[in-house]
Amino acid sequence: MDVKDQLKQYQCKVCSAHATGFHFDAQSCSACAAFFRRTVTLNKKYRCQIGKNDCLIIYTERNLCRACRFQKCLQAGMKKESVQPKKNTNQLRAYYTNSGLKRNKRFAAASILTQIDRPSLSTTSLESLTSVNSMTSTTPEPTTDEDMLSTLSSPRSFVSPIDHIPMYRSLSSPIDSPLQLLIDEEMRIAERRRIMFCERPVGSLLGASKSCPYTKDDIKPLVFRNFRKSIRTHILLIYEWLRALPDYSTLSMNDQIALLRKCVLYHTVLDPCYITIQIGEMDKFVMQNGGYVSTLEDCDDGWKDEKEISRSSKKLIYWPLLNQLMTAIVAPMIQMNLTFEEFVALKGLVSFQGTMCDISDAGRPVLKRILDSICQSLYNNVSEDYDKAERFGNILLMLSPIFDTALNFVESHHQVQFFDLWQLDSLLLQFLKNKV
DNA sequence: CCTCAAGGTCAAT
DNA sequence: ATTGACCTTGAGG
Repeated sequence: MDVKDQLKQYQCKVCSAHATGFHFDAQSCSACAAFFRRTVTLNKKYRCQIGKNDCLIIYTERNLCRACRFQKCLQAGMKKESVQPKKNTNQLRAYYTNSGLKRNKRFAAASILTQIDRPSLSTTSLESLTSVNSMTSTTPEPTTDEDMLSTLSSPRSFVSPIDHIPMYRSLSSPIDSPLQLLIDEEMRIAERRRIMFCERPVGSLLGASKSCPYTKDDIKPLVFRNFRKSIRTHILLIYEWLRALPDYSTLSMNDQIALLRKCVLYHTVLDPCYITIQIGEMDKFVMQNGGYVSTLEDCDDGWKDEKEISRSSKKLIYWPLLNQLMTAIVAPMIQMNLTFEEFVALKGLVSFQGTMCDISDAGRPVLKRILDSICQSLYNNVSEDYDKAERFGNILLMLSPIFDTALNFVESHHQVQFFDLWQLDSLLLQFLKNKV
C-alpha cells in the first residue's frame, strides 16, 4: 500500500478531511460530526440550492451546500439514532458519576458549588482543573496561590482522614483532652454503626480502627421506613457521644437535655455529610444507617415511593435540603480536605457553641471550657503543611453554613409534621419540636 | 491509568 | 446564526 492509500484510509468519509475517528457510526472529521449532530438535534431541514442533490462535498467547500453535506453524512453511514436527544435545559447534568469523580475529585467538588445557579462550567473551574492536572504530573515548586491550592491535593501532602489517626493518637497526653475523647468516641460510633447496620462476617465488624463505619459495598439505597426505625439508635449514639465527656454529667438535668436536644439536630445534619465524604461517591448521600439517596436528579435510588411517604413528598421536602447539605457543607469540606480529627473538632464546636444560648448560667462556663479546649487542640493539630491560622479560620467559617442548614432542617420537619406526611419517631419529634 | 465517542462551549466568521 | 477547534464526560478496556 503506498503513502497515498494510507492517507486515504484516514479520510473523512464525508469531506475527505483528516478523520478524527468514528462519529455516529461513520469515519469522519470532527467538523462533519458536529454538523451532523447539530442538524439532527435541531431538526434542521435543508434544500439543495442547485436542485440536483449531488454537490461535491470536499473539505475546502463543504459548507457550500448543507443539504448535500447532510445527505453525504447519511451516505457515509452516520446514524441519526446515535445522536442523543437534546438535554432538557433545566435538567442538570450529572457531574458526580463514579468515573467522573475518579478522574478529578477536586473538580467534582467545585462543581457541586456551581450546580444550583450555574449549570455549566465556569471559566475559573476550567482553569483550576487544568492547573490541577498539570500539577499532578509535573509537581514544580508552588509559586502562586493556585499552585499552593493544588499542592494540597498532590499525593505528597495529601493526608487521608484515616491515615492521620495513629499519629494523632501518639500525641495524646495521659489525661485526654475533650477533643481526644471525642475522637475516640467517634471511632467507637463508627464501630457501633458497623455492627448494627452492616451485613458482614463478625470478624470484619469488630475492632477495626477505622473512622468510617461503611465501605462502598455496605451502603444500600435508603428505605425511609428503615431509617425511621433506626432513629432511636442514632439518638442513643449521640447520648453516648456526650457522655464521653466527663463534664457532661456535672451539668444540671435541664442543661443535659438541652445539649442532647441540640446535638440530635446538629449531628443529624453533620454525620451523614462526613460519611458521604468518606465513602467518596458524590452521587450518593449516605445516611447514618448506611442507606443512601442519589444526588442525581435522574436516579431514583432512595427516593422510591413507600407506603408511608410518596416519592414526590420525599422530593418536595428533602431535595432542597439535600442540595443545601451538598453545597454548604459537603462541598467545602471536600475542597479543604477536612481530616477526621478536624471533622470531630468541628462537630464539637457546632454542638457546644450552638447550645450556648439554651444553657443555664451555671452550665455556660463548663461549655466555654470545653469549647476553648477543642479550639486549642484543633489549632495545635492543624498539619504543618498548611498555614495554620488560615486553615483554622477556614474551619471556623464552616460553622455558620452548618447552623443555617440545621435551621432549615428544623423548618422542613415542621413542614413534614404539618402535612402529616409520615410518622416520625416520637422521640425525634420531641427533640425537634421545642424551641429552635 | 488509557482510549473512544458522546455532548458542550465559544471565538471567529 | 453557523462553524469547528477544543474541552469534559462516561463507558469500557
